[in-house]
Amino acid sequence: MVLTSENPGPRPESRAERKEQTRRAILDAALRLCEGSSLVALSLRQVAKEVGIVPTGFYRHFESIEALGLALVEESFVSLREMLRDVRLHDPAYDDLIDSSIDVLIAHVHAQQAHFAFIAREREAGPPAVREAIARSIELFERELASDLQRLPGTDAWTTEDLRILSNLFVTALVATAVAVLHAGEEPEEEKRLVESARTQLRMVLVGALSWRSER
Amino acid sequence: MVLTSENPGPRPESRAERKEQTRRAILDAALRLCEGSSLVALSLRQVAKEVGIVPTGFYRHFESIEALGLALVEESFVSLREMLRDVRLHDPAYDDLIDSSIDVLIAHVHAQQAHFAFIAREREAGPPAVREAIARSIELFERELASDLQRLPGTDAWTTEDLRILSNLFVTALVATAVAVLHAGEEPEEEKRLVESARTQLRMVLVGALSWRSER
DNA sequence: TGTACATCAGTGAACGCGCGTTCACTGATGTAC
DNA sequence: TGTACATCAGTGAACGCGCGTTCACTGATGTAC
Repeated sequence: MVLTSENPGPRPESRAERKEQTRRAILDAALRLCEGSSLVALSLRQVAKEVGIVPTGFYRHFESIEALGLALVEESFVSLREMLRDVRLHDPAYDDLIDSSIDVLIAHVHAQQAHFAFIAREREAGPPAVREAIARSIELFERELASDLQRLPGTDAWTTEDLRILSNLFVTALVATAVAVLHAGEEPEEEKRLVESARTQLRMVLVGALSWRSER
Repeated sequence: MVLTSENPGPRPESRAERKEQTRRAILDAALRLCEGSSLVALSLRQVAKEVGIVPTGFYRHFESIEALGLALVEESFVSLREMLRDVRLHDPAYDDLIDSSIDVLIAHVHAQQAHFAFIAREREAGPPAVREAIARSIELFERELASDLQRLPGTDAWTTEDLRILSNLFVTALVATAVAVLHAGEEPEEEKRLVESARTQLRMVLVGALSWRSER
């Protein structure tokens, strides 16, 4: 964002647009820099240096690293909610509900690597306010999934609590898979193994949930 | 560990014993101080101050905070393996295998709060060497559980891979429960809800795994 | 048992460095007339 | 359209502070004789 006399550039954008670009650059730099450690170990000066502004320039955009973290939680869950919408759009035949859900998950993990890694890390290690924001958002996400599960054949008579319990298990298993895929990095055969494993696990859960519940 | 002329004390211990006490105090101080953030945000000086030694004294016991972290991983998994042994000792009738496993888990979570929280946090947010050590230990733990699962009636014909997949799902669900119990803190009715939820989830999984596998 | 020497857990001064935050500033962009 | 003024993203110096690490040290404990 720095423009010197040697680099005047055309700069057709408005002041507001350029401010937004810097803000975006700060968010991206923070995501990049705290991979491999955590937000709690990230300094304002590191971020400013990465973006190419002077440390005090940071304050024009965020009050603190923690506030920046809350913004990252916000946008991470926007992208997760888009994922849930994509799953619904597929509206698959009952049989390949699981397959298509996992496909959507994997595609999103690849497209939003940094966001997934950020949430997985900071939900346990982030500053308190960030942890709380993530906990709230995950709970919301589980509730949303629970109401989707209600539309499955066989769950009609379930209590809200049972739907929440099943939804929680799905989310737990899918988050674990997403994290494992992230760690697998550029190893396609390892990723294939993980996807196959997730498929098996979700089938076990679904079969078990439907038959176990109907026995009661 | 500091003894001044005002506090000479009896000190019947040997030099080696007192060194071990200081080492223990450093490990405990580190566990305490990095709750609420992470090892990557913990400084050697904070630890030394908490223990009551001068910063340079730290080096008599550990080469770095990372080395301290590896020692904490080590002892955390010793206590986890004890937990697995306790589950086996119960050697319960098939019916309450799940109940007794969850009871043992909850008891261990309460007894080893700091260790559980440490592992949950640092597996994603710790220094690279610490993350790798945790990943290896969890894999080992899953393998151990898989070989226990093999003794269940109904899993005789399973492949090693299927046992690993089931074991992985159990561990994932149990870790999630342990973390949730930690976050519940001193709210007994919330904890009860979590335990009930874990019970339901494990039953779903077990029922599903057995019937799903037999269909193939 | 007594003495002389070795070991080593913990000390304390010192270093250069990156940190968050303050403050007064600059100069391009935006706006009112 | 041109001018005078307001806004505000980014600057740069300065501050006191906690950081990891070095080094030479102290003095109680341990050991060899």
